[in-house]
Amino acid sequence: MSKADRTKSRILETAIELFNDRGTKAVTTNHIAAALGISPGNLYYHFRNKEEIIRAIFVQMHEVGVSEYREINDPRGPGNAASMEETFLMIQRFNWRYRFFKRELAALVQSDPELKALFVASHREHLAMVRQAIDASIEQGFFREIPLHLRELLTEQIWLMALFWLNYLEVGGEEVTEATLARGNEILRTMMLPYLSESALRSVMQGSGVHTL
Amino acid sequence: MSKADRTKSRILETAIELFNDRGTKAVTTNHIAAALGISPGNLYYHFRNKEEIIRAIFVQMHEVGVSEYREINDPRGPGNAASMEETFLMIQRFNWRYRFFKRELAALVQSDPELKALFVASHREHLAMVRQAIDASIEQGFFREIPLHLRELLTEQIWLMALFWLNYLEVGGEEVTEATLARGNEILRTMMLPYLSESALRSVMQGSGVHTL
DNA sequence: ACTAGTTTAGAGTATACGCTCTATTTTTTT
DNA sequence: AAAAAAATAGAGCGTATACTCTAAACTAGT
Repeated sequence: MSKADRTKSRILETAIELFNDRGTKAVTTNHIAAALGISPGNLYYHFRNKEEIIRAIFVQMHEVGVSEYREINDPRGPGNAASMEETFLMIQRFNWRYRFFKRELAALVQSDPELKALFVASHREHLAMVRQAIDASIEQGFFREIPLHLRELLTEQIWLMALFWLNYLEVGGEEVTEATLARGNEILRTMMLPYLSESALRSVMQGSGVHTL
Repeated sequence: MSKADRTKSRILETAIELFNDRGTKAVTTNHIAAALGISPGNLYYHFRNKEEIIRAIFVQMHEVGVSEYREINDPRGPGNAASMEETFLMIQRFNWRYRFFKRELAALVQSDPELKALFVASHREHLAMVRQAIDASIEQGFFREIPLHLRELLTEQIWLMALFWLNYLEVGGEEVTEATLARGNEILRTMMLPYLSESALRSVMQGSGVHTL
């Protein structure tokens, strides 16, 4: 790792913290430089402007996210309750670490077309992952058979939930804690419950506190 | 309506348009004044700053929203599929008219505690409305009996969906059209489907293109 | 050790932002 | 019609912002 790379990642790290605390609007490049103890000139040597920093943070988030997803779902493969919930919690961890990003998501992609393109691509990938997880679940007899159209709706339902749960908590005046994250997980289970197969229903029942219909 | 009130509402109207187009960050009080053809001094005579304008817009949105909700649900009462979907569409209309607000929601409430208090109160009211609609649906035999805890989860599931659907479309690179709004509606139906009573299932089946489980 | 390339410092600049202040016009009250 | 109050104009000001530029320091290859 070269010196430049080290400085670059220190800038990103500091920027993430400041953005999370105060929002991208309130944080200027000069603030980031000052918080890091480097000069504005130095910062501008590495990043042409604030937008570029934000884009770099997004790319980082996406890359790490995809690789963590693979780690969780590769060994056992997707398509069981455990890996789905683990994935959901992983996403929430990301949403927390990069919370400024989801918080300002719509505004950010509006004002930066380049970022928008990046995000839309990632968004589609995520949808594909959910879709794949559902299909695998059906194949493994964890879910029942579901008509294609309904499967599509379920995919979006689940992804929207994963994408905005933290946001929902924040704007509703709730803190992000173990408990509130668990509630999100519960809602996710509730969404999937109607689609569980007979056998899955039986095995899930005796485990966690899922409520029956 | 006094002259001041007229000017005030013209300011709000112009602000909404500009905010929707360019985002609150890019729009300054001077821009609003210029777009309206009044002086900055005049604008500041009516509103102390941009935050106050945003708060006023929110209050307007909330008040009109509540009264429209009453109009839809008062005559027949909540608790049937038609009024629920009509309410959902109404909310989406609001989300569109004030789209800058939902777009920047989390960031706005973060940087303005006063606005946050207003929003949280409204948020709770909305949740209560959904809760009430569900209870009424059960009472009228449209929904089956549902345990309290599950009812709570369903409430949040529905409200989160209504709150963020437009946002979801926007960040996903989809335009807001009749078709995409209808898709949101479909997802809403999918969420409620598992909870319909036998009789409701029968009557719903033959109507719209709802997919059976 | 020399040198070319890379990285950093920090002063500096043009611009725009949010906002104020006073003077003037318009409206309302008596 | 005169006086008081409300509404508006517009110049202007302090500050912060995003960003640049040059010179200095450091690093790496030979």
